[in-house]
Formats: sequence, C-alpha cells, structure tokens
Amino acid sequence: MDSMRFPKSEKLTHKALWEAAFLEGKTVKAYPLRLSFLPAEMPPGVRCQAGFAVPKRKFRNATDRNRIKRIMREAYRKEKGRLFNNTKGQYALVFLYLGKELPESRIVEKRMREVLGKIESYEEAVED
RNA sequence: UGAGCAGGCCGGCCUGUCGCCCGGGGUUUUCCCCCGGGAGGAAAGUCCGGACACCACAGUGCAGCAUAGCGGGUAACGCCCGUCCGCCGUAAGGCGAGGACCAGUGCAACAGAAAGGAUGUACAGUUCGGCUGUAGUGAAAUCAGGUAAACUCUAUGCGGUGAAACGCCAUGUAGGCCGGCAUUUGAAGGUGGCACGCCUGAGCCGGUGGGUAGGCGGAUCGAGCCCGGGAGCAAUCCCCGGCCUAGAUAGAUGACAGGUAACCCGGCCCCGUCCGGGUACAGAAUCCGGCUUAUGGCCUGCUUUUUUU
Repeated sequence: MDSMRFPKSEKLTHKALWEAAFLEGKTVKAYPLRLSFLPAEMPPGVRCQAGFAVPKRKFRNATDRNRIKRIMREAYRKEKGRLFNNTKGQYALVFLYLGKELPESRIVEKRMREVLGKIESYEEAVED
C-alpha cells in the first residue's frame, strides 16, 4: 500500500484553485484545525490535492510556521488513506491552523481523523 | 578562587519506522528500485558596500544625500587594520560624526542692572562729555569668547530602478472595421527629483467588439573553501597543491519512538557514578563583503586583588 506517500502531485500548488477552495469551499472544523474543501478535477492518478496554512499574525517566526505545517502534513499523510477508501470525489483541500500555540503531533493526528471524517459525512448527505 | 577585560571554537550524536526535494543510474509510458547530496552563525533586521541586469558602458548644471585626524587594506564601503589626540577605567582595556565659528546667519541654562545698536548702583578721578577707572555677576562685560549630532562653508564620493530586475516561449493589451493626427521641416514614446541633453523612430489616439495561463531561463563555480610556504606590526596580499559544497518556488531539508553527551530546573530521613523533567536564538529564496540585533555552552590569554586557602 502506497497510501502513506505524499508526493508533489498531491500538493495544492495552483494559486487560483487554492483561493477558490479557501474562499468558496465547504468548511469544517475540529479545533485547532479548519478544513476548506472544494470538489475539483484532478490530474490523472491524483485523488486530492492538499495545502497547509498557518497565519502569520499568530506565529511571527517562520520556524514555528514551518513546524506546524510539517506536523499537519504528516498527520494528513498518515490519515488520508482512510479518506480515499471511504469517499469517491476529487477535492482541493486547504488546512488552516487555528491554534495559538505549538501543537502536539498526536492531537493534530486525532483532529485530522475527525476533520477528514466530516468529508465522508458530507458525501453521504449529498448522495441522499 | 572572586570580580573583570579581550579573543577563538561548537551549535549535539547514534539506532529504528514512515516520508519530502535535487542529481545520477537501473527499469525504461507509467509504476517501482538502488546510490549520492540536502539550512545558519546569525539563514534575521534589510542598515551600508559591491557583483549582475535594464534604462545612453550614465554626460552637464541645480537640488538632494552620505562621509570627515593621519596612514594603510580592499572589488567597494559608513567596514577592517595601524597610529596620534581627547574622554572613561586602579588596570587589562573601552569609547569618540575627532575638518572649519579670521565668510555670513542663528542659539545660549544659572548668575547679573545689562549678553549686542548694554551702561544701573556705590566710590574715586575728570579736559564736567554717561568721559575714565575700581567694586560686583560670569567662562566672557564694546574686549570678545563658546557652539557646526545649529543653518552653513570646505574637501571627497554618489545617475535611477532591483531577481516581482532582465531574456525567451505562450497569450484576446492580439487580429478586424470606422474616424482623426503623423511619416525625416517627424506623430508618438523611452530616460531622471528638475532643467538640459541623449536615444528609439512609423506609427499613434478615440470608438466598436471580445475576458485568458502560465511556463522556462536568470539559478547556483564563487572577490569560493581547505592544507602548506612566503611578505607585512596588522588588516591583508602572493605562491604551490587539493576540493566541488542546498537549489525549493503555496516554498524540500521532516515526523514519531528509543538510547546517549553536555548544560539548566526541580526532588530527597538516603546529597550520589541518584531520580524526574527540559533543550538557546532561529529556516536559505540572485549571489558576495560588512554592520547591527537575538541566543545555549566550551576553551585560551590577560588585568586586578585580599574576596578565599
């Protein structure tokens, strides 16, 4: 199973798509994470593209922002397999960190699981 | 040993699991596998100086800005080294916008009658004129002095923009139609804070209609690093040999677990080869040389001295 990988093709790099997902996408929260997701057409072989953001206002040092983004990325990398198995759609995902302090990895992983689960609920509601 | 001064060095290491970026190789559409490399001393602030790119290989004048003993180093500097002077410190050492107030203008606390078109009080002198002297305040009293991180003057230097530069490819700021103005006696545009000057030069302006998308280069070999020798008080320079050392672009260089060194904090009927917890400041973005600021620790030399033995 190669679902633990997170190659460049699964990174949300397209600026316009990022803006669209952030501003127009559905938003779900599991503090300290906020996820905005938008159904979007993906390149062949890619299910979803994910981007991670930490507000500069709350974390002035680039090292802190980098560390939080890395922790979020690791959590997504570990948990995305479940999402791919339980959903069908293709999405652009933007994760925003809402906390004010440096997080612990296991808490972020737990919240990541919750927030991805809400996409599954969303798909079920749309199908009905 | 205490207190202090100067300089240098390090910025954890090991193992495992899962990952990211670049290069090379295998397989060669993909998928996947192997090997190698992958943040800092400040990468930071963006405060100076350059390289590089475009505008005239950036020219003249004005304005503006910067620098300021003397000598040297350097690609260059507001940096560095040496030295004189001044100030601070017992000292080791540290600090200094340290040119000019015989060009002009301005400013000046307290004291004092008065600090620039002054002349009060007391006493004395007198050519009887606020004319002269003394006392008194002050650094200075018609004798002038201080001050330029006051304007200013002198000398020297500085053109502008800044990798979102710039070049190439792609592109609906295109192509088409209508009207007007121009084609060397020149439309229009470029350049700078301004005026000149210089350059491009056959298109330009208005209307109509039409709503897209970015990618690649620049870009990692350079005033480069290391060892040794030489010149010099030193900064630094020269020579021989060796080395290749991050290149992302919503931005890689990581996450987790377990050991361990050093240091810090806390604990103890037990003060140790103990137990528990923690890991400074901080993330390359075109590249160099500096400065400044943030920060954990180690080492060396020096000063002082009775603070201790």
